[in-house]
Amino acid sequence: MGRVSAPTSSTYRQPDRSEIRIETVLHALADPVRLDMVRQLARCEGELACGGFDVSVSKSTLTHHLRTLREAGVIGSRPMGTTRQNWLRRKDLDALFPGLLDGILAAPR
Amino acid sequence: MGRVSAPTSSTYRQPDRSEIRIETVLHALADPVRLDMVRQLARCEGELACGGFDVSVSKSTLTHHLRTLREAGVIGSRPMGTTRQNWLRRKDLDALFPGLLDGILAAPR
DNA sequence: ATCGAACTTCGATGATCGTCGTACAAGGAG
DNA sequence: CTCCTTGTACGACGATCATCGAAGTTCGAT
Repeated sequence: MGRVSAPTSSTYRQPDRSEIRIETVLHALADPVRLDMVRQLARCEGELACGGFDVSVSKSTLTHHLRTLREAGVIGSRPMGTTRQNWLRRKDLDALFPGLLDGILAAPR
Repeated sequence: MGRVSAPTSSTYRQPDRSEIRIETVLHALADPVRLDMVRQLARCEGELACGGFDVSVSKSTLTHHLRTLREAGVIGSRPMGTTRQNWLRRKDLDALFPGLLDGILAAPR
């Protein structure tokens, strides 16, 4: 039957640079779990699979946080086999809000 | 009865620099109304009375937003006669999270 | 074709949040 | 002292949020 199947396409929604809004980014970063995830992405300097994050929440909650970050434009992600790779959109964030990400990552603890 | 009446002292609670937490600051700045208020404070380069903000919410909501910003450590405030003066704690924020405030204020629109 | 691993989707739940109107307190002016 | 102005405290209400478990999907391997 006509299942064209863009594979769960709603999940892939990622804003392009011009659509990223500062309020949404700040809201995404204001959660302790998500901020920690962003720090882990910044530290690893590359991509991280969903299962590669060290967090203390359930898997479904992890998915929720990843979507929040992705839809805010903080991270990008692409499926890779049965896993999904995530990365920090540092270039876009630095271009839009120069200093913001570094300022946040420089925060004590 | 023993109403000592430190003048609504709970309202004056302001964290000192070492108590300011990045998650709280980000949460405070993530609201459109509050972010706009911070922009107004940054633009005026000085102090602003509560009534001096150009916002589209009721007075009690304004009070609520000012308290959120104050308790997060984003602004300081002191009573002055019947009014209350508010200012951006730029020095503290720049020291703790260098670049964050400028990055946010540089955000398009 | 079957299995397991890796994520996502779908309610549901309890907590926090933004908003308001009303009532109250404090200070200045008459 | 009596007003008027400025701002705060107190519920209350609807919306959003973080969290979870159970069920479903997708893909690679056997």
